[in-house]
Amino acid sequence: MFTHKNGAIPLYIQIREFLVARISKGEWLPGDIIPSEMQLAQELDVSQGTVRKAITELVEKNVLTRRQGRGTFIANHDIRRALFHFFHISDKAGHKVLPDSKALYCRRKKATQKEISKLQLAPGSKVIRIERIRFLTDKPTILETISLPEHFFNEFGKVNDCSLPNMLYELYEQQFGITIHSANEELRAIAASEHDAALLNLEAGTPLLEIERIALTLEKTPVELRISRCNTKNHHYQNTIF
Amino acid sequence: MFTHKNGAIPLYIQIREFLVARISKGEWLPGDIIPSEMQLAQELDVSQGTVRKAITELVEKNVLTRRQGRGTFIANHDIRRALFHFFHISDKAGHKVLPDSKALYCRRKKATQKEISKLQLAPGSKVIRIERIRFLTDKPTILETISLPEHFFNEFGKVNDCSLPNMLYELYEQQFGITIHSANEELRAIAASEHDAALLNLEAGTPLLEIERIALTLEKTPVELRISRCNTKNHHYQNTIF
DNA sequence: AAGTGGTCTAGACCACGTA
DNA sequence: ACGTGGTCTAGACCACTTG
Repeated sequence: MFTHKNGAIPLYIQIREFLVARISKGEWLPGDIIPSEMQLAQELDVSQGTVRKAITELVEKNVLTRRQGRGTFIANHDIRRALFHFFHISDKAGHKVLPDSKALYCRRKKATQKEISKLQLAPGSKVIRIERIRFLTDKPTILETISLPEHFFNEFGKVNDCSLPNMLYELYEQQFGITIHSANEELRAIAASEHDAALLNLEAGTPLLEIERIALTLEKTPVELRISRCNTKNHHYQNTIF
Repeated sequence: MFTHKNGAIPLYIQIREFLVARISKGEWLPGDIIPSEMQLAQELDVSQGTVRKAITELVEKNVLTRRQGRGTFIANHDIRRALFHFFHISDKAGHKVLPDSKALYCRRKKATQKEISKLQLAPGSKVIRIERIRFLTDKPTILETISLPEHFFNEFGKVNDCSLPNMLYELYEQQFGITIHSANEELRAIAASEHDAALLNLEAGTPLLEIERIALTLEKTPVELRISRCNTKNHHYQNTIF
């Protein structure tokens, strides 16, 4: 099945990409178990150690999860992962608190220039646009504008249905088969608009932390644009550099 | 030398920590070559594969660097690493530009409460406090206040010597034997003070991005507190989530 | 040519979870 | 008891760098 010719791509990378392809294709869904290392080794006619190295890299990228004695599984977006990897707002003690959310708006709209460029859409495409407010310890702290390409999220947002779950990435995964694997964020300081100020209970012009996130699938396809404006009086964005 | 008893700490972790201890002790300096995998395996009476696994983890943590055909080296803070790992400001095109720096102030001072707590100092300790302004494409964009514990940086800042290099982490490494391996950052939006505004050529009250960084050694000892205030009109803080 | 890291194999034993 | 992942070994060959 696979061979390692001199100077060619290493076997374990070929196998890693083979597994990625099968995952992307949807052959296994989040939470599913994949064949054991021995089974894969026999199937692909390589040694168990080589399969192991391929899997190790996917575990490090949070694509797979190993459980000793049980097997290897497709990673899924549980609350822990969402909070640890994709939510960076902490309180003054450095603790992350799960926010409450209230959706204000959820409609299909024609994509703006910015949405088209950031989400790599065709001109004239539509997006599902959501606006919501997030509460930290019951205080309105974050305002989010979320844009989703229509063609990835069919049957969603056709009516102004504001009954959205708190953790959207779980919804994307379970309802639409879209798993967010990575994201690029750009942070800036901006002044609160009248609209922002009213919703966050502030004076217009107050400095807010703006986070512009583009969320990507395993294949690096952009599937969500999320712009968050945060009141950082009692909270901050936490980042660790290794 | 090392053994792997049932249920005990894995050999490769013992070896990894053994190497970390030798590095922390200063036995090898940044840029130095360490013994080959075979030599270490013989010295420690384990197989080469086990040494390899220990080294691999330190390479992933940017403690060591492997060069095929040459050997394994203690990582050092070249410009590339400083820019890729420890400098997160990009321009609108997403490119990182090396900033120019001009120091305004460099003195020994009694540590403030904040410095004492963030740098884990004894009450009454002194710090070397540096203020500098950084230019991106010749425009004043970032204001930095840097605090260094006196006892780690002897013979530094006794006079108001503002002739500092642009990349401070290289200086810490080469002059004081201190290597920064990781950092924690907290980001907030603040309003520019009169002082900030004058230096950055802005109106007072303009929103600025404040980055409060605590830089740590390999042993996680805090050795630098750096507060940066950035004008994010033409730049942003870039973060990638995996 | 000799030595280094990089890949790959085959096989051993252990720890863990399930049946 | 069995299968899974986790650790460890011993040895092979390759690619790259240096003398």
